[in-house]
Amino acid sequence: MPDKLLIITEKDMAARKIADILGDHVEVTRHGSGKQKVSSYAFDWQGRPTVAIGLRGHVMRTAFPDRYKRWSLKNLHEMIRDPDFVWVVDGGAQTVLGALRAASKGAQELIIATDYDREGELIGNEALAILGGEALKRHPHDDGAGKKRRKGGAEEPPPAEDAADAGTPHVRAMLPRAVVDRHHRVRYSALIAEEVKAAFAKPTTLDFHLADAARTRQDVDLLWGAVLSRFISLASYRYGAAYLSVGRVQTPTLRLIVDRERERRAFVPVPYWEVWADLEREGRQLTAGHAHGRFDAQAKAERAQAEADTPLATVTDYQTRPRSVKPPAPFNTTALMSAASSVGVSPSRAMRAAESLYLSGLISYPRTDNTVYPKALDLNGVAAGLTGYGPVAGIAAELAARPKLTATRGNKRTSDHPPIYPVGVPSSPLEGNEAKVYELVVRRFLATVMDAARIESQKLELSIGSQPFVARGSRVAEAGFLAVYGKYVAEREKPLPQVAPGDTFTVEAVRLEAKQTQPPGRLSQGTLIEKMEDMGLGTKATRAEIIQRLYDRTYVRGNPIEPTDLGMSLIAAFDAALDQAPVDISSPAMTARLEADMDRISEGELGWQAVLAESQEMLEHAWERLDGAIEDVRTVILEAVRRDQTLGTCHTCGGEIVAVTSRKSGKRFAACRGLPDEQAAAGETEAGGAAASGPASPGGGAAATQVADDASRSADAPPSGPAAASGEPAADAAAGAGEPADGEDTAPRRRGCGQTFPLPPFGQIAAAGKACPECGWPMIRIVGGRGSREQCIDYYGCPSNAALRERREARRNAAAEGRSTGTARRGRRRTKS
DNA sequence: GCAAGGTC
Repeated sequence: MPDKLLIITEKDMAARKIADILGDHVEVTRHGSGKQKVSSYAFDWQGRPTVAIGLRGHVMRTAFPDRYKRWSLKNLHEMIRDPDFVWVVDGGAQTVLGALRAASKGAQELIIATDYDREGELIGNEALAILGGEALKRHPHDDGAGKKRRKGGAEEPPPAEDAADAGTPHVRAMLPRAVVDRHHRVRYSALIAEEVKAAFAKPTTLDFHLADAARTRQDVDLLWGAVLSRFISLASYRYGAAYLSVGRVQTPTLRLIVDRERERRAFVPVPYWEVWADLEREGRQLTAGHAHGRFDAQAKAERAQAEADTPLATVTDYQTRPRSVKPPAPFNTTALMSAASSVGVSPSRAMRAAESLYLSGLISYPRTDNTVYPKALDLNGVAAGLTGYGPVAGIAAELAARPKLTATRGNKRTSDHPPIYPVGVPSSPLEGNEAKVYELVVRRFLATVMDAARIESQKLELSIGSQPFVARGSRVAEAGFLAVYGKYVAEREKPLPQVAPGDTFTVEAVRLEAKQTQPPGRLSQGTLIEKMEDMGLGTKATRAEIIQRLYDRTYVRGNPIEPTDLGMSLIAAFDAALDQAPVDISSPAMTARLEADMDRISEGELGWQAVLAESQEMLEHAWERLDGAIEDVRTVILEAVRRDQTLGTCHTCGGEIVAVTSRKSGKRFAACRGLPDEQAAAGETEAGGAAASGPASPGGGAAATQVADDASRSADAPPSGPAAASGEPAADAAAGAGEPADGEDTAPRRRGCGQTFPLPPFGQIAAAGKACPECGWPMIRIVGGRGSREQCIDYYGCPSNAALRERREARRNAAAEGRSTGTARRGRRRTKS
């Protein structure tokens, strides 16, 4: 019997493809059960029995010991100086490890075939540690299940994978030491036959320096993230789910949004004037602008207007200029997220939809940096496959029949995966975001193999009195790729009338428009994700999640993205405390510096210990400054939270109306919490000023802010209804749950007059900054993904909300009726996805 | 209840 060979990959798809490429007949075995199934692929390769199995990304992680489990300001310094990190098996990987143990049985040779990048090298190293029995199951300084036993009485059952030896600190070895030691490592840059065969023909060994670099990146990120997240949270009384987070990627990303907001606030508008002429010829309207463009003085514009005094405008020149618009480059992850954002699908939702389409076999792997199709990709074949997709069937057939298609190329060429393209056609219609993302991928692919569009730019010059005017237009001469992709690009056809010099238009009016320069716009999610890529913040697989995290923390809201006062204050706190500091985690330079250090570790120039030590030192300095300024940090953040929560003034008692989320039901309402002066009078303490977390993607549910408050204990609690507050005791709403750690400071508690209102269940709630013209109660702004709307806070009482109430009622009745016939369930699903 | 990185 020849030696059995085990091949480990980073994901199932890679194991499956390698088996297909190297083997003739592949036998699939399913391990585990339910949703967590893992497959292994058995085949013969060069006469040897071989099994390929995919992990699911990382299977080990960096862990703190239990003594740092409790959040406390008091042990942060110790955490920095002695993080006591240990590399342990990831508790979530039990199914994968069980499958690995089964698949590796009897193997005498091992090939690591994880992705060809830094994380892939680390994942390969994790596999070696586990197979060889070196991997720790838990931190050696922790006493295992001891704590659980004390608390609950019963010991936690050991993880299924290692039931046989729950007592030992290490995972039981799966392969003999010698097999692990003489492992091979193959590096393929694409999952295509020639690449894979070439890689397996000349294997090397794992690059442990590179794996060390990746592990150090994890350590540094966790250390900075944990210490600063805890510091900021504890300093501002944010306990439990209401914690505030800080990280090497998320905080500089927040800074991008905050910087833009600061520019907007600092912007000084400059007035200017424009002169426009409304013209008519043969029943067609045309608007032409003064050829001078913007006038910086009103008097000059008025003079131009006055001198445009003839009843007819005479055409003096008519020019056309051909222009070519090139089709777009193939989609990589960032470009797809950005395009999806412009059709109303947030990056994180687009990513989820793309993942699901990939798993259904409809699109290629969705996490890629590449914007150049590999040579081996059969473009005509992909087009031919799309003839089964109705909306583009005709064009796809026409393209597939062309001799040999060529595609556009983007400027990011990597070897990880091909750009994202369609690989299948849905058998039944897709819904929601999946439908949108699939259509986008299909149309984008077709666009990349189509011809450029030819646009005719038109310019019409006219004179009115002594004044020159200009009108511009455009006409699509040849649609090219716009035939399939036109709906996603700004290119609009607006042709001018066909005229010649000497022709005339009737002048209906010559208008003066006073305008002023506008501040730079807010960033859209699409623009932000592109900026992150340009700046090296995050990766293709994480950027969408990181943007979502900023919404979840209520640092930002809406799209275009608007920072909340909390988000502004967090950056302000770092600015104040870390001004001139050698390292600031809120700066994008942090990533560049870490990358440079990782390169030096992988080159063998620097040990990981030195990099971690230096990082600890920098963090210690940062923490000292922050800790020295803790009162200021607290004040800045708490004041910002108060501004974010405050919706207006209570009509009954003059106190502040604030947004509250019930901790028990998650429902939101507004409550009076009295005047700030009453803080001292109340004389009680509790954890306060916390914000709820939740899916805050625009368009989806966003969390209002949560406060500690007694207000809704009042009998005046609003009736419950579709949008009503729960009417539950406000004790539920006591922010942040949980006990403050170690008797540390807690925020003062306040009472109000008992007035409450229900709040809408979706969208972030902000003050509109004005009183309702009908009833005088504050107006609120509900910010969602498709913009914001304003309404009176008094949902049940104010006549201005009557129409809204009727619509809700009608919808609710329709839904109730539909439920009995079964039609509403489909409708609900659609709105949810 | 900490991050960011894999992947599902």
